[in-house]
Amino acid sequence: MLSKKTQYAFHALIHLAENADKGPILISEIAQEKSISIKFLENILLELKNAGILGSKKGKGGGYYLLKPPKEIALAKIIRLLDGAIALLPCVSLNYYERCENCRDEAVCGLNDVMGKVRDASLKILETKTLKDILTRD
Amino acid sequence: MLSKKTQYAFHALIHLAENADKGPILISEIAQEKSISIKFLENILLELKNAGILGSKKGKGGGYYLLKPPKEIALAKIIRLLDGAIALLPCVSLNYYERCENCRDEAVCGLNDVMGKVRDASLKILETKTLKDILTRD
DNA sequence: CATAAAACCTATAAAAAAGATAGACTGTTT
DNA sequence: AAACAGTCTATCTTTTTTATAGGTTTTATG
Repeated sequence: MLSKKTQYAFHALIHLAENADKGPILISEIAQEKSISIKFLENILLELKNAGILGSKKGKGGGYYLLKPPKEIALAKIIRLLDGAIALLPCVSLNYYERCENCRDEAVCGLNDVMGKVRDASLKILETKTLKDILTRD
Repeated sequence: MLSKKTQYAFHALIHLAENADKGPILISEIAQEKSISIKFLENILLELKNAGILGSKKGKGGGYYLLKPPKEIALAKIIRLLDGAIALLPCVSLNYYERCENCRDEAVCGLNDVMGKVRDASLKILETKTLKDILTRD
């Protein structure tokens, strides 16, 4: 299950994408629109900014905005940034790999094999689907 | 990411399947073999028993054993039992559905749509692959 | 230039979940 | 009767998640 943090990030990004024509958007506007605690959202947007996904402007008329078109922002990137690994086991994670503690030999562990397939199936979607694909359908 | 509980359960089930010919297996044997805290493992095996996956026998010569052949125990069942939802969002979970708090209308939410596809892709594997498929490869 | 607006930053707190342990109880075998 | 091994319930510790607080910096504008 994705954390609230990641879920909020998606909703915030959706709002930013759908209002990209209006210039920088206030944190407070997003918070209200999506029912998210404003202070919590602040941290999330900051992380997205530090990761190069969002830009911001301070002072009056300021706010946050997307640095790239929605179709260039893969969902996997957001999940990894805020939640970490997408794989179900550390020993099959591409980006957050950790050795398995409970099996003697990964090369021969059947769990490793199946969970790798699950990871691939999920990534096939999460790395090709982008912010553009999760915008509100008409 | 799967919890330790679920990971331990898989390793315990693997051990039980691979030693099914030896009659009931002691908790302590599994714990030692797989480097799992014995008391923690105790709780896990009990849950598996209460779910009808394992049988047990008390007293001397007792222990745990599989109630069904490994190929009839789907991985999804174990995950759901110990970890809950397999889906990435509550609003696309088949077994643990909860309404989405942050979107106005699920029918129109694009996130819902994509995460449903991820769920389907994962389930396609996790509901067809069984304990038999994760046994140690030769 | 003063003021207000709005993001930035760091720290902390509260709540929930995960992971682990303790000890007495029940049923079985010999 | 004694030893064995699972059963049950409760609690505890640690970690992670979620959320809040409050001061700092930057920018626009009158």
